[in-house]
Amino acid sequence: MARTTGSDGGRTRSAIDVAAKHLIARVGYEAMSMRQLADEVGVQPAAFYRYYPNKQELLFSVMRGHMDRVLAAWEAESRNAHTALEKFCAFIRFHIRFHVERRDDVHIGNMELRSLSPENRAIIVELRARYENSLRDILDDGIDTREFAIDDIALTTRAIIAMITGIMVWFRTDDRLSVDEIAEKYVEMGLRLVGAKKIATTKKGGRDVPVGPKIRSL
Amino acid sequence: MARTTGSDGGRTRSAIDVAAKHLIARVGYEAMSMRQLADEVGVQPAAFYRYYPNKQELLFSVMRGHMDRVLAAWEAESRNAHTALEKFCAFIRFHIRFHVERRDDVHIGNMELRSLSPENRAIIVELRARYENSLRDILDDGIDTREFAIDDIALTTRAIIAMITGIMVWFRTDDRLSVDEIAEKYVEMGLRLVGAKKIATTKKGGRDVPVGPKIRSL
DNA sequence: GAATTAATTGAACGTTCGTTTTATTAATTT
DNA sequence: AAATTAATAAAACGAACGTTCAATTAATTC
Repeated sequence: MARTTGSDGGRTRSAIDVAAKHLIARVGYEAMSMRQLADEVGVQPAAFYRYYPNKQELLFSVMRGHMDRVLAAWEAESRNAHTALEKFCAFIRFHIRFHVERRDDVHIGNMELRSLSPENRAIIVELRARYENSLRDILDDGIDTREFAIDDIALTTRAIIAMITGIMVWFRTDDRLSVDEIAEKYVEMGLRLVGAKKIATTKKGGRDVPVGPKIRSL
Repeated sequence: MARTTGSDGGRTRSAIDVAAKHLIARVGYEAMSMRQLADEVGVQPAAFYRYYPNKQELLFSVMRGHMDRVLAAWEAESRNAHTALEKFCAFIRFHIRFHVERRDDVHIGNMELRSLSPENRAIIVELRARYENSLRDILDDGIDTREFAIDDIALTTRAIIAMITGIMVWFRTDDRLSVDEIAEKYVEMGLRLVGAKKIATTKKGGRDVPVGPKIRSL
């Protein structure tokens, strides 16, 4: 046998991507064999190598693609929010909704960092830091405007990221709560963590400016 | 060659356990080969099978041992705390201190659940649930005594577990903060999440009893 | 319709995997 | 000191691994 009737490079490539995500998320990158992957796609193992030079590049492509999509989606979403408080709530809602719909990507992103080559790992780690820093920037901003009262910005950022990412470990679509309900409850918990409250402002030069000293601890 | 001078089953077994923890934590269970492990121990691959029937039982033994130690240590530690507030703070401090000193165990516990056989996985999942439920019980208790004001107990429990376990991802012993300092900051954040505050009590039948209705949301 | 390019198969490569078997020697018991 | 048990080495097992190569056929271009 050789080329099959109806074969199409584009379709095969995306079939590989889809199957790879399922397989890597389920059994792990190391445990997934190329023969397993080929079976899932319905093709011989050798066919894979027309689309990727090797197994490692497949993993990197999956993880890189996910991070690119996360960053682009948040970039777009964040434009609708203006105050730090609004941005903070928007971030939590975005993070939860976006990731709940991409469980495989999230799982791979959390579990397979160590399976990347050092060079590839550095790239993913950098992209992830960029995303997490966008939350940190919101906290910084909210402290300046007196919207938030936070003791340690770095730790609070990490705590919130861990808290909202941990959802993916237990969430099932048949949960007692919908994704939106869960998101709202986590927004509430997030607000507690950043000490958010409505604050007094005063007009100064035509703009609302917060009253009182910056609060760094509650 | 055969039995080596000075060879001792007890020492070899613990050398295997130590080396296995390092290796599995670093490269992952699937990626660790028995030859790698044997090299680390300074022995031939076949020697391993005197101590474990196979690779899977080694992984299970490592994970089971860790969970047993966690549960026993918290059991002992929790006896020093009495009110829900005290127990809550004690839990967070215990969790952070205990796990920071056992990074390899924590990493293995988080990453290698899927490498366990279904039967073994069920056992570990059950032990983990038992541990996490001890936090949930504290939150339940604190709501009854009006020490805490929590909207959703199950979600708050998960949020706190995720928050304090996430520390192991980034913590390094040369961090700007010591473990104890980090623990105190996370206690503060935990208290925000459970809405803890000093509450009014009234004497009733010789005991302090909280005043006012149970608060289920802030 | 001939030439070229795209997509795939089938077979094989050398390597490594977890594990078993057998032999051998050290330590312990009798 | 003989017999027994404990602890290992050395070699090999078949199976599976990621990957390469040559052959073959479908689709496209000229």
